[in-house]
Amino acid sequence: MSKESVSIGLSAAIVSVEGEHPSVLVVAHDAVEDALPFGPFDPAQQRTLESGLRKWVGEQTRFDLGYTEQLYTFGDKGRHASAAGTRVVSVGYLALTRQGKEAPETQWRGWYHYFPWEDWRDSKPLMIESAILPALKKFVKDAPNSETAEQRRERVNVCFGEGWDEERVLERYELLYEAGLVEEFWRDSGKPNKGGLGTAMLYDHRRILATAIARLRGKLKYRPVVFELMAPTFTLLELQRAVEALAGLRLHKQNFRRLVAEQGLVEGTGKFSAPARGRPAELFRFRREVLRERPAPGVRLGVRRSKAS
Amino acid sequence: MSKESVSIGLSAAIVSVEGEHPSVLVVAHDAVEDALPFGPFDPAQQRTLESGLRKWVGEQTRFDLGYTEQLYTFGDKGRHASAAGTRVVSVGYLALTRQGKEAPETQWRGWYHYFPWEDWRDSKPLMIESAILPALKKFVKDAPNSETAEQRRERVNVCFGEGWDEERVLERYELLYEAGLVEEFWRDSGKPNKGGLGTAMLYDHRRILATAIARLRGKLKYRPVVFELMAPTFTLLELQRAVEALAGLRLHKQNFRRLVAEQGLVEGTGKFSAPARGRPAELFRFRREVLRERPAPGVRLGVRRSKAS
DNA sequence: ACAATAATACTCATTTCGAGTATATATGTG
DNA sequence: CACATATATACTCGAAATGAGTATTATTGT
Repeated sequence: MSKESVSIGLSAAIVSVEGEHPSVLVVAHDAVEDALPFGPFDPAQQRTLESGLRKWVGEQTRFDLGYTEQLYTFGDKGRHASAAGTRVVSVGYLALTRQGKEAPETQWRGWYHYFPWEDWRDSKPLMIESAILPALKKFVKDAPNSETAEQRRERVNVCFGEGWDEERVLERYELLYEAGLVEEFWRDSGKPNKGGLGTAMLYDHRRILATAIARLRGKLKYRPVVFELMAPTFTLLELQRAVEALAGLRLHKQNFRRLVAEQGLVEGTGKFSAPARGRPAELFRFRREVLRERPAPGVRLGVRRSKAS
Repeated sequence: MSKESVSIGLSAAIVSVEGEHPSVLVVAHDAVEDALPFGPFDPAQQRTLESGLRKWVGEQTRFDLGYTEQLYTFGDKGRHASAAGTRVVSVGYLALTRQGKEAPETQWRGWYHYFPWEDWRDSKPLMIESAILPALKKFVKDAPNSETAEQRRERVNVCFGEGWDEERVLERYELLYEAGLVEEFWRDSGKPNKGGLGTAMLYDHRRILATAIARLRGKLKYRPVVFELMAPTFTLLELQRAVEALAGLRLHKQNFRRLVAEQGLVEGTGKFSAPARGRPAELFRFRREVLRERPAPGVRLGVRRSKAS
């Protein structure tokens, strides 16, 4: 049928949180750009895609992946390898772990290096008003016709306008890409140009990472995934800081505890932390049982629980 | 590296709702089993996976896909083709449309043919108590050791126990598969055996459909996707019936309207339906604008909206 | 003793949700 | 035409969830 052949690339966004810093594991495949651990899928050796991923993520990073989740399969021409001949379709994964025991050629890097506009914990990032919005305004203005201009205006508004939706990480990255505000855009179109927003990554790895962050921010709200990133015991503030780090938002302390407590997500250990200052906080542990308990967390569609209508 | 080569298969679960019946478009690739429209990805011709899908779903079914969404990429050995030589990795898509203009070799079939245990609109399907649970009890009992028995017990409980979570469609199908209660399991293991639960499909197509239903049922709750399936104007009851058909649950009528109205999802047209009996209902249309308005629908994590903590 | 800091408890108004009742507008029947 | 039946739509009400605080308690450092 075609001369071009396909190969499948597996990439993993391996995420951890240390204190207030969400990080992703990057490897030095290439001296120039940061890369996610990745490699080809070998159908002869591997029964499933995930086992393929685990196997050589293990080799490359010495990591034993715990929680993993498939994110998305990207196959756009020109956004992966510029290597001629075979087309790479890349399947991205999200993995959650705790730090420790990684290989020497790997490195944890804060994910907001790649997405500085996504961290709203202290305040709305200044670059949005100073750099992003003016450039996007230009992008709208440069539209070839008024219809695309209108579409662009809408996208800009959804992504960076009133009402920050912390989950739209991928949408925002894609908009910045198309508007030529990230380095990858210029690299992919063959006109390298340093100095886009945030730190660039190899191939489409920043896109995969954006997908990972978006998915994780969404999932946080309805599945107890944060605990994969926590130590066996932790204080409620540590838990809150981890969630805040991931969501890129500040939470209301008292209400956060209420929520966590009411949902039965944690149980006290009776032990206490020894903080530098202030009252010691109780150490909690995750109640693994909840995974079996709560059926549907938020149903939001007026479901009826009785008989007649 | 390996002798086996990979090819990428694209499959689409094309969904529509007619009245109270959610359906999926099946084609007669094979006289024996129902199949989703599918075919190989041609990297030489196609720039993106989705354009590949659109192109020849168009050829095969004469359909112009509207809303589409990538679901998942399956690569398990033995669950796609038994054809030797090349390994097929299949990328599944969900597409939403309205009926009309499909090709002659295709057919709309109610999706509950494939998943009869998923329709709880009238009552809890009897087969759960009469057939599924007894068989799963046996599956638990037949576990090789007490640890897997415990894991199986938990899975059975999450999938079919107290508290029906209508989104766990895939989890339930996979459990039934592993327990040998669906025909595909026996076919894939080389011991064909008619008479599993529900209607079987070609390859892993029932798994893809399960993923599609699960995704759609989830998305329903936080994105206005139902409207892709509705006529340009509709009554609120028609809308409710469509949602119920997809979710496999009954909703509370008055609260459903309140929700829809409050969220500004629809606007009245001033026209009215002419029903056989009863008071005529106003015809509504979807307010496309909401796509740009509401930022994050359900945040559920105690987000702070003021200044200090 | 007391300032500073953090943990934890408790309050309160508002909104959302589930479940109903009440009323309005059709049709068909005697 | 009165009225049974069917549906649409409006409104009520209590319970729970949510957002935003204030109050109190337990520490350390001075």
